[in-house]
Amino acid sequence: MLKVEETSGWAAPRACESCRSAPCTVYCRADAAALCAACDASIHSANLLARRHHRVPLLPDLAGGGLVVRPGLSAAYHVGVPAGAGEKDGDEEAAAWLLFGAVKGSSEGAGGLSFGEEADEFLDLVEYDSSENECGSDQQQLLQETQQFSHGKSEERDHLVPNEQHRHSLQMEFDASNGFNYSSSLSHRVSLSSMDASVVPDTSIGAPKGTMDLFSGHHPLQVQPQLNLMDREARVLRYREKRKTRRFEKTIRYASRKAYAETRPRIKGRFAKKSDVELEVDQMFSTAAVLANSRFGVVPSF
DNA sequence: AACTCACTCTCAACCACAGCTCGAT
DNA sequence: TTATCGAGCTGTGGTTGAGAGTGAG
Repeated sequence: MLKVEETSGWAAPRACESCRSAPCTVYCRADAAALCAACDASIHSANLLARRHHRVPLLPDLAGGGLVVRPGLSAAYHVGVPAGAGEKDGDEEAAAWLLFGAVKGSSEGAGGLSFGEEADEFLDLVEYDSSENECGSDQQQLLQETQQFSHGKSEERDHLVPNEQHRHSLQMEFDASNGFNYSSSLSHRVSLSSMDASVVPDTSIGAPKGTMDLFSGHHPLQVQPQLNLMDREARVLRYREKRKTRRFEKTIRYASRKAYAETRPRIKGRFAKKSDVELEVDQMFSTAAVLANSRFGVVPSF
């Protein structure tokens, strides 16, 4: 099994350095502060620059009893990291997904989460949120946030970006496996979905992609562990392959057309007929001539 | 709180034409 | 069956304007 977590020497404070109450879950290098999830979302959603802050997920230090930075994940966790910035990140991200299943399986004796194609699509499209999921793979953090929800602090989540509902969907399943009832989880999901400016009915109908499996009536624990693990590995491999070939820049299929377009005459950005360009040039020269003539007078020509 | 105004930002549309595709002959 | 022709379609980039978003008054 892949080993993705190592402890580092730096130890973060246990309480959020902003609100001083909630347990911190991330460390922001730009702010040089350890923050809880709510403060992280609140502070770093303030503006574009804040959104770019480099944040590193914090893990519980089992040896020291505090929190430690999870090394190697900072780049993947960084908001706005360019696509393909490093394969290492993708490997760790994918490994975290695998680990998530393993953790889940080890704790429950089952195959873990039942993510389907929707999750794969989600992974491919939303890089930051996949990193969030990576962060959410930490069981301790799930417990922490589960405790927050159980204490009625869900309104603090209003600062979160909409796609975080995927992350909380994981937590909801985790809640369910720990004996929490579904009704409370459902109500929480509704409040999160409302951030998409649309109210989701209080049923499984209309659940967003990535959360569908949780409410489709098939309990995830019913899936065979071995099959689920292999399926997950296959999906992660497929995801990594797609990530390698993913291209965000514009692809030029015909270089000759590009070269011709670049040399083609334009009028206000639009392609122009050569005759039009000649006409335009003639008008420019004639206008200039008129101006010159008006300034210096008309010299009769014989 | 609701509204207006000014300003900034984002993105689709526009244009001509070489080259490609495909059906007709 | 193969070759040729022509109509129609595709793709290319810089600029612009419409619309959305935001903050101040």
